[in-house]
This record gives sequence, structure tokens and C-alpha cells, in this order.
Amino acid sequence: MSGKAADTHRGKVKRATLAEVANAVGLAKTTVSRALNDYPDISEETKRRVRETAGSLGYVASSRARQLQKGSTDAIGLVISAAAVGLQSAYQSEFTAALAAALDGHGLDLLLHSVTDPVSEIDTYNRLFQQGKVDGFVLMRTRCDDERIRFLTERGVPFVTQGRTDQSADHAWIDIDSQQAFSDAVEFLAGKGHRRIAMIAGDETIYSSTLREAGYRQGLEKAGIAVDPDLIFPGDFSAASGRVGVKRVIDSAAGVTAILCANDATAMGAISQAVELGIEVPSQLSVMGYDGVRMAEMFSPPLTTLSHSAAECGERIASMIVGLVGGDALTDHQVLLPAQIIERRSTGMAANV
Amino acid sequence: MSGKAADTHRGKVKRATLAEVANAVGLAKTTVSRALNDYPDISEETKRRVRETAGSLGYVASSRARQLQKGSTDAIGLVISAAAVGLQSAYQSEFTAALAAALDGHGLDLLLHSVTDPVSEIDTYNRLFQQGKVDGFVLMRTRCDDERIRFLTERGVPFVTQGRTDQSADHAWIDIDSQQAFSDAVEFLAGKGHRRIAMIAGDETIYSSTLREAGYRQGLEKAGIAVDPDLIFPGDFSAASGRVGVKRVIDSAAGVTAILCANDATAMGAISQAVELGIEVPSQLSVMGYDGVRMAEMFSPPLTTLSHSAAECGERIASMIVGLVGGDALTDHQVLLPAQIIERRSTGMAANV
DNA sequence: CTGTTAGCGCTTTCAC
DNA sequence: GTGAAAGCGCTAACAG
Repeated sequence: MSGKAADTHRGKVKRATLAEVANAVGLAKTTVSRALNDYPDISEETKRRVRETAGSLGYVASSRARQLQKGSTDAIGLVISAAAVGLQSAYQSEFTAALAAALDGHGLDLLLHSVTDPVSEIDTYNRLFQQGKVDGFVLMRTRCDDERIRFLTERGVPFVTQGRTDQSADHAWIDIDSQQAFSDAVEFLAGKGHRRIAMIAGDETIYSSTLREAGYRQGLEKAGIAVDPDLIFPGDFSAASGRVGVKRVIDSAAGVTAILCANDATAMGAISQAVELGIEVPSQLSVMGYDGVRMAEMFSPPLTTLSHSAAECGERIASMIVGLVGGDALTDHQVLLPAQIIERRSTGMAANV
Repeated sequence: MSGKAADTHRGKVKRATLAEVANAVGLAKTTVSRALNDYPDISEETKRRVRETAGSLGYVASSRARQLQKGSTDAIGLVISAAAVGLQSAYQSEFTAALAAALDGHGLDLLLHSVTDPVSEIDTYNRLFQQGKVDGFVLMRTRCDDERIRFLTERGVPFVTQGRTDQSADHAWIDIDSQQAFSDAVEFLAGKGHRRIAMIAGDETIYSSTLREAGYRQGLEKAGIAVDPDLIFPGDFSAASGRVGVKRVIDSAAGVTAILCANDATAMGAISQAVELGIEVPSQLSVMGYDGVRMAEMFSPPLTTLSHSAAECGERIASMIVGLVGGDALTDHQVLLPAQIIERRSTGMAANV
């Protein structure tokens, strides 16, 4: 605002433009553009010269302008809900980092958007896409009946979900075979002599929670143990719900020697509460988690868990979304990855009850 | 490529354009644009009509086009290095989420970029800005002598750091007064009768590590305890370094009854290792962390720590970067926030040695 | 109050 | 092999 100094004011940094480069080399903008983009109809010599002066001018093409012209954005949106505080679970944040890294490998950026009001969630997806800020989305924490999926599908917006839903048949997703994993976990526990195995479930609106519970039941059956509905306690993936869950187990379910938790955070909460109640883990109570977050290894006792790779998941999703945005035919667009039991010291042989 | 079907192919979603809206209302693009942006020189009646048809057409302005015209991006870049796996520490990810939420409140997006090769780090900052993808940056994990800061400062690129540096005088930053915090922590421990208090330090290339160590020394002095350099063990903010640290303490430093760790992850690692070595926390050894991550509360035993608010930090940084990008004068551009001791159960009275 | 004319910086036909 | 012209969708002068 202060007159003469206006064009020098802080924050306004001059970026070299195509026209300037063209001018400097003595060629037309068109030619420079094609040279820089390595078109075959430009002579090697010219390309060299152009690249050189472009470099010396510190020229970097404005992606805004390019995007406007080409119609694409080279950015993928990831919307997190502030309600689920932090970058949600440790796993979510490990995954997010992996996704960012993987997208980077494909030359895409990750636009991280936080939405505070759940009501405006859909609106956020809509705006981000309509505004042309992103070419597509990655969805985390998919819900059983996921409104976002319906919305995006209807509009033909490319997206990949991390986790299945009731509508899984129709969209691209990648997921961990949590049902199998939980079944394995129960068998593993049964193999250690546990007969009364409780489960602290995850947020029931999240589809994967239902799968984890189904796996738990399935494992019980395989192990020849009758499913006792009273041994399934509600939870919400938080450590706090693990604490509450343990108290309930103690209060209401006699003879439980092992607890399978919906995720690692819940398991850690459960252990910490158990210890406070004077229950020793694993000698009196085995506790097992799911996800294999890094912290699980450092917990005391180190957590037995079902591990899967956030990095692989991120990379696969990145490839998938790149394909979708590029309009590729959908092959391999539904991927199920296994989880592996990592035995550490929060589980042991069943105690004599 | 397949001819006639080309314009219908998946992924190409038609977005309404300004011209279309203008056409529909029977007004000029300009008028529509101004109506939508609530310019004073458009009649209320017209604005109403325009908004109505815009709404019914589902029109959302293309931010690409607007950005190209206005020159700004409404996005802030956050570059994380994949080397420090995951979204780095739990604190980093809590902060990132908070930052995204806060930026959202200002109508800004967060562009999360991951860089694998440390060598290309500066280049990434440069490209992101030159390409016009972001208006500015937020830097985490500031290093003592931070090349990124020199680079951005030289070019006049707006940025705010979370954490100070050797060059702090010259740039906008927000930081926790970790020196004071660590000093307080030592006094707190001394107040519980601890005389030989070890420290497991953080990554020494990170500026804040030096501050935390300085605070530790300062606290010792205040408590009238001589600083013993042999009681300071190296670390890197990881839980693993906490484990290693504890072993070294046991092996080489007799009489230590308390360990102050550079952050919560280190503290958790330390506790878990101590327990494995048969050392009881806190009866035989007190361990204290820093950051106050959510998991600290759920640890067993719950961790005594120095807590500070990621949310507040994120909000403040958001305001600061908004101001900087907007070209505001720099007032309050260097903010020091306090940390608070949260006493939980990983610390107790000094054991008799 | 509203419309006309430019132009942000780039990529693309289409000529030469 | 290279250049001229047009336009992506928007906003900012400047007229009327």
C-alpha cells in the first residue's frame, strides 16, 4: 500500500516465466515449452540451449497455469476429521506418512484437509474436487454404509478407500484381511490354552470393526470354543476404551484369561488399566492388539499384535489412485493384504483359573 | 484415445463454469463473478438471482483459475522427511492434525509432501514454491543450523518454524520453552529426593535438543546438584534410544534414581526396557518424558511428562503464516509457549540407593 | 449498476 | 524444426 515500494514488498517473490525464458533464448514460448517437455519435434541442440537458460534463470513451470490448461491437478485429497483427535490413531498417521511418500513417487501431492464439523464433511469433499484442488481422494476409516462413497461414486470422482464398506463391490479399495487376522489371533490364543477369550471391539460404525469381530467369532468356532456374546465388549479404537473394557471384563466376565483388542491403542489402554488393577500381563491376562504400530514394540510389556505394513498399503493405494485418475481400466482395484501375528510379551500361556 | 467415447470417459467430471452460470442468468461473466464475490457495486437483487442459479447449477469457482489470476495459492506446504519414519513422533502427528485444522479455519489447505532423499529436501521446498503450489511453509524439527531457513529467507519465501534455531532472530517461529520445562522437571525430581538424575537426550542436530539439555543443566544448578556429564546419554527421540539409554545408565552410572527423557517416546522406551531388566518404575527408577502425547496417559505406568498443546501451537502457527503470506507486518512473530508438568505414575520419591 | 476488454502462464492445434 | 494464435476459467481495469 505504501506506493513506490509496493512491487518489492515482502512475500512477493519473482518467479521466472516461460515468456522470459523464451525471450532470453531468443525463441518462441511455444518452442521453449515443447523443448522443456521433451517433445520429439525439437532439435536436441535447441533443447539443450533451452534447458540451460531455463536452468540459469531458475525457471520452474507454474503448475497453476499448467493445471488450468490441462485440467488436472496432480494432487490427491485426504480429509481427516478433527473429531477423531490427533492424526487419529498411530496407524492412521503412519499410513498417512507412507501415502504421502508414495504419492510423491508418482509426482503427486497430498492435500491434507481437516474437517471439524461432521455435517460439512461431504461438502468438503465436494468443494475440494469442484474447486479443482484435487484430482481424487483417498478415504480412511471407511464406515459400514459410507455416505462419502455414495457421493463420490455418483459424481464419478476418482477415489480409493483404505478399508472396505458395504458397497465394496463397486469401488476401488485396499484392505487388510482383518477377519482372517482376528481369526488367526483367536486360534493363536487358543493354542496357548486360552478358552475364555474376550474381545474389546472397535467403533461399530467403522466397517472394519465388524470384520474384526466376525474374525473373532470365526476363530472361536475353528478352535471349537462356543461364542459367548457377553465376552464381546464395545470400544472405539481408543486407549481409553481399552481401559474401560478391561474393567468391564473384570467386573462381569469371570474366567477370562485373554483379551483380543480391536487395535493396538485399545490393547495398550487395556494393559495399562489391568496393571493398575493389579493384574499381571501376561501371567494372569494375555492381551493382544492389531495394527502393529511402532509403539507396540516399545510398550511394556511389548505388545503381541497383528502387524501389517502401512508402507505397502500406502504404496498400493498411491498406484491405484494414479491409475484411476489417469482413467486406466480398473484391474487389481480391490486388494486384500494379510496381517501377521507378531508374538511379543503381552501374551502367554493361559493362567489356571 | 478411443475416439468418440473419449469425452465421456470416467474420471472426467464436468464442473460448471462461470460462463455457464452467466449464460443461465443472462448476465456477463464479470457481473456474475462480482455478484458471487459479494462486491458492493452489484444490486442485492442481482446477487440473489446469481447465487440462486449458481447454486442450482452446482457451480463452484475453480481455484486453479482464480489462483492463476490472483497469484496466490491458499495452500501451505509441510514437508516431512520419510527418513524419520511414520509421521515422525506422535507429537509431530498430533501437531500436523492440529495445523491442518487450524489452517482450514483460515481457508487454507495443507500440502503434505514427503521427501525420501535428504539431498533433495531443499529442492523440494524450492519446487513447491516456484511451481506456485504453496504460498509458504511450516517447518518442523528445526535444526541448529538449518539450511532450509537460510534458503527460504534468502528467497523471501514466507515461513514459520515450529521450534527455534541458531538463526531465530530473523524469522517467525513458535516454540515451547523447553529449556524452562526441563529445568522445572529437574527441580520437580529433585523435590522428590532424587540427586542423581540422568538425561537421555534428543537428536543433537535438532535445536530443541540443545535447549532441553541446557534446561536439564540449569535445573540441576538450581537444585544445587553438580552437573555430571557422564549422566547425559545420547538419544534421538526414538523409543529405541530410550531402551539403549537405560541399559547404559544401568551399566555405567551407579546410583541413578531418575531419568529425564528428551521426549515421551524415549521415556516409554526407557520404561519398557527398565521393566524388562527387572527394574521397577517408579519405585526403583523414576522416568519422565516431554511433550504430553496422548499415549503417555495410557502407558503403564502412566507417564509423568511435560505437556504442551499441539492444538494451540497449530493455531498460532496458522495465524502467523496467514499474516506472513498476507504481507502483514511482523508483530508477535516469535512466540514462546510454556509446558506444564503432568505428574502421573512413572515418577515417585527417590529410592534409597 | 452492468458489460467489454485484457491478461494471469501455460499448452496446444495448426501453419510455415 | 519452429512460430503464431487461441484458450483453459477466472478477476481486474475501465467504460458506459
